[in-house]
Amino acid sequence: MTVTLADVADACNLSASTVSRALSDPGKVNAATRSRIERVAREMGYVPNRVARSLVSGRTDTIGLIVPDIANPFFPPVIKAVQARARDKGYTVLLADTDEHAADELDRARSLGKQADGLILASPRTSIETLRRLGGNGTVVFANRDVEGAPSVVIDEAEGMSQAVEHLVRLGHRRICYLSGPKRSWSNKQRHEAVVAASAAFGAELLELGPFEPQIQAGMRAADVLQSAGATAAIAYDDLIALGVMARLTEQGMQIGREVSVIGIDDSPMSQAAYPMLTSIHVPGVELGTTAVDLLLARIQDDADAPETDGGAIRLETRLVIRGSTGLPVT
Amino acid sequence: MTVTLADVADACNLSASTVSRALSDPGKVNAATRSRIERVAREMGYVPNRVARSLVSGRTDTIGLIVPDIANPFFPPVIKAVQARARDKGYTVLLADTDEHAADELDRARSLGKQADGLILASPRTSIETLRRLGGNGTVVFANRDVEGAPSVVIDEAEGMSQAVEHLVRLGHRRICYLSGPKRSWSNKQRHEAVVAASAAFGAELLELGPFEPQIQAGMRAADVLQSAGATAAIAYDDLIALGVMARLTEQGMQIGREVSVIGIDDSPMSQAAYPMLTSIHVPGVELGTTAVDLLLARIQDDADAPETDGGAIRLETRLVIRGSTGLPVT
DNA sequence: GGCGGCGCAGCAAACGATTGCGGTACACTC
DNA sequence: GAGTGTACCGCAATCGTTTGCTGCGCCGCC
Repeated sequence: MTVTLADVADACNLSASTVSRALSDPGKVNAATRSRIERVAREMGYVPNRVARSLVSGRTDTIGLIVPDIANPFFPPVIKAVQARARDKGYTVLLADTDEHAADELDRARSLGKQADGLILASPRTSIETLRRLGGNGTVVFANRDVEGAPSVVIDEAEGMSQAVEHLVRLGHRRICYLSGPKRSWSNKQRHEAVVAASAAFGAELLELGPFEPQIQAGMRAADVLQSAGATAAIAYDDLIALGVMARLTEQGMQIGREVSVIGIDDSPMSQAAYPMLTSIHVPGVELGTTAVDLLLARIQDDADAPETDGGAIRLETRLVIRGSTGLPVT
Repeated sequence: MTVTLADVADACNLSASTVSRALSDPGKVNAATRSRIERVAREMGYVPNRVARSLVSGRTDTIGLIVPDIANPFFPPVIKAVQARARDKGYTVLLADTDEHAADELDRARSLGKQADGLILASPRTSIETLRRLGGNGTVVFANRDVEGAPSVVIDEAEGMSQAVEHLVRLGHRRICYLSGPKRSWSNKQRHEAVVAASAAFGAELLELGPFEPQIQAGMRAADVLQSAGATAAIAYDDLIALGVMARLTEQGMQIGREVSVIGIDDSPMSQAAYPMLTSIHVPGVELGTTAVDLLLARIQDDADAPETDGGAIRLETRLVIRGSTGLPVT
């Protein structure tokens, strides 16, 4: 039913080896016979069996991508970027979602790792030891998490956060509230440190609330807590929390961008879904994805042209995108 | 480096066949030797090579999923459901995103089709002929599109739409606007027909505007058009358009749920991101995903226990979820 | 005219598992 | 004690490609 290399070879009165070479390693074969082979192969509708090829080559031309939650709007752009880049390079991607369940990460990584040439772990929640163990196992790169010794690409929260705090302070806000994300989140740690530093730098008083899950519902609960804290501005761990806060406060009759200012992080497409539109710190998700793929592929094919990771993680810059959810404090 | 069946066999002084049988087909092998084999295999850290297994079995234990746009919040839950179900059944999923680019669908399908045991095409935009051709090719099921002769699971828009229109009419709306989706979208056709039928049934005047892309930005543009149409209520092709409409109208000082009512479709998580929260027609994305997987696997393993598709597509019901974006018309 | 070399193509051994077909040994029956 | 059955296990082929090595014919050069 399915036409194999041998079939083509028979049709050409040649051996399978020759056909194989003609198709994959031109130059090793007479130009005339090669073109004849190519024609016959096309006519017969021959398509190489990837599995058989993989068996001998040891490569599957597939990479695995593990994310904590596809439904979090930060990830889709990352995933799309990974896909696109991988595709460009002739790879397909195996996707796994751990549902924010840290314990599943190792498991997923193991099973995908056996089917793929390499793995990208995006925003892994697992402990550092586990991750390092994993890194030693196969070819793994980490996105949005700095794992020493392993290739990784991370977000540099400092600049964006600094801009955010400066923006608020300039507007006249003195008390700023940070609505923190999950405790186990490495990003949250980064963002927290960044906001602490920025607040100190710009002389703002910082309150911390949380932790909150990166979900709209959690943001709504955060709004209630925020109410009683007496801050005029809040920076949320991510857009989802920020959106939840906005929705809830608006419901209670507050004017976002006037009575209270809200800043999200991620600058996901959803930050434009609400009114006023959410001021948010832009996180380069697309670059995160493409860079991770490049890093991984360089590692896999490691033809010595591996991008400079030796010094540590690649850092991607963030910046503030100002929209309507921030404004002068009204008292 | 990597331990193979033969290695385990050597260590046990047995043949590879026996080890293979012991591991995959217990009962064909003496209980004592079997447990010995299992122990040794575990100690040696043997893990079967999936590629080799695939070569002989012809199966890859992988299914492909093709969606038009991961970033559309309707899809992540579908994808998650597909993943989860597939995983339960021992399959992993290969994901591809066509960026709403119909021409890429066939291409993606072809390439994934060769690597997977079967394919799920979600909301395909391609022409029916192309799809049918594809269906004949390998094992393919369609989600959210009825392709005659091919197994498919679709959304029955009628009930939800009927509830939506009835809801609006009961509130007192007489002129309803349908903000239509992309012309090539099969869903849009379904939704359009449903809203026409429902409007007729409940005696509402129907206006049609569009087409609009399923994106927030497009929704904002839709709002402008909507303004001049003089309708008090709008039903949008999907939540994204509805959210865009709400954001824009709110910006212009209109009170959503009072001066104008808006209904979305999909009931995506984002419908709760805005205030007021979006009244939306719930589309069972999760069921769509799981059902598609079940259908596909039944087809693949076709051990005669194929779920009833012979009669046509499996239909999933929709229903209205009332939130704050709809209310009594104020004039 | 013989020999080295080169350009092409074929042989056969992998890759790592699954599986039909036997084969052996042991127990059991008559 | 011979014949039959059964329970286990091994042999070897197979899946479709890739690839190192070999072989062959032809050309050119000395």
